Amino acid sequence: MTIKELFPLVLTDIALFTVEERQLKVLLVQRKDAPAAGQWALPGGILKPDIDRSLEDTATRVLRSKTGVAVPHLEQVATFSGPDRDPRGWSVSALYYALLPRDRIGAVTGDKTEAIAWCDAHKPGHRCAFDHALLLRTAVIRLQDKVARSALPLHLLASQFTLTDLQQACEAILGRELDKSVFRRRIKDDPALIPLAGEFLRGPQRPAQLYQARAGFTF
Amino acid sequence: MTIKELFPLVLTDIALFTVEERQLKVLLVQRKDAPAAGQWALPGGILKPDIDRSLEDTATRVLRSKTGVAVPHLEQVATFSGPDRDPRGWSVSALYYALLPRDRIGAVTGDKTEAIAWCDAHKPGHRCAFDHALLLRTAVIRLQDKVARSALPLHLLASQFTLTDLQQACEAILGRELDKSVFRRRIKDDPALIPLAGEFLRGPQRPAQLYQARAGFTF
DNA sequence: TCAATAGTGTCTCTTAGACAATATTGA
DNA sequence: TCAATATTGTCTAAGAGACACTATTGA
Repeated sequence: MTIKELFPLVLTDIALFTVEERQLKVLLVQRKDAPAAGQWALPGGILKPDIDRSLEDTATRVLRSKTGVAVPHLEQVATFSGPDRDPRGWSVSALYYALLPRDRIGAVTGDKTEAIAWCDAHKPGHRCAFDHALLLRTAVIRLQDKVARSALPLHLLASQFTLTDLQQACEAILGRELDKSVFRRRIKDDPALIPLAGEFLRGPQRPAQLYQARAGFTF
Repeated sequence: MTIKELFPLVLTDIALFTVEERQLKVLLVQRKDAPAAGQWALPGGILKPDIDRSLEDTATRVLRSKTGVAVPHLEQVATFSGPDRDPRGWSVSALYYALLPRDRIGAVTGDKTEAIAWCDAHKPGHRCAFDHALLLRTAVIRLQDKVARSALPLHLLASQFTLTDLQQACEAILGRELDKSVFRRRIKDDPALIPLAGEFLRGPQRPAQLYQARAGFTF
């Protein structure tokens, strides 16, 4: 038996989410190399046992090399496996999702060889290579589940934000509108929300209180 | 570099749960071979790409070989990884949990070379090898989470069961008592529960209606 | 002033929790 | 009859949803 038949390929793929224009976006990369060259896929890469201390390390490293950014939140979703999902052979792929603050979208550069695109996470315009459409759906559902359970996706927001920003992020994730009153009632005693005394977002309407996430907040 | 340094070990471990004496139990095996020979651990084994069509297949195969039984429910929990968690080297371990109906506990035999034991899942008496104590805690939490969200662990019960059986299974999983009235109110319209007309469990008290799980029920 | 958005209040309905009451068996 | 467990009912409190109302700015 060849090495290929004895050892599976061990990969990590990442669904990198952000919120822009009230939409949940996910980063897709256009693959430069085989397999699936030219096709769009979630950013991903092969585990390097000599470098990585865990699969999460792999995800962090891959994300840094493909996007140039570090993310404030990274979480395992599930692991996909099988002989046919990658043309190179039997593969195991640990899927993670990551949250990118909206004010760092501009820092995402790509690695200069692969094109990148922010797509609607609920309905990406591109056909995904491999089984990445399934991976993306799974990641979205996991994220939705967490937000539906009252977790606050503060990592998606800029360092200062209004409650309306937060509500719109939740709406973008869940794909439906939320009632303002109900939303505020639910979060009003959350210790992760620190109102910034005297800091307001001004505009042609009543000023909105600015908040920041409590230090050490974890999604 | 050697093959060991280039390719991680890819494993599957399984937390096999059942309910006995109102307690949630998990199956541990006493390892016969190195590494950790003589120590107790969750049943697990190495992915065989030439045989398995997925990591779930690996779990099914390992469970069959180590216990002799097939299970009605198997579900992925999370994947653990790192260079130090297994003395053989860099390893990736996909953790699954499985539910065994109480009336099939007797069918679990072990593979004649390794001792097996049903332990309290919340507080197993044995010290676990590798990082399996963490794996077990993670699996228990996942199972609790699902039951707390009103999923009914019917796969743990015999083919016919009373609502009290079901409640006790939930209590064993959650590790706390539930209010009978609240519990029944919550499940009373669940389409998975089929009352068996005229079938009752009799004893020195009012007979209890017997139920069975709807065909095609999934946990 | 008005448009626009921030922020609050109120009513109803559903559900969870605690606990009591009733029902039906074997011994 | 009694002990034991099954099954149902009742009261209360908390929370969700819908929607109306008030507040405060820039233009």
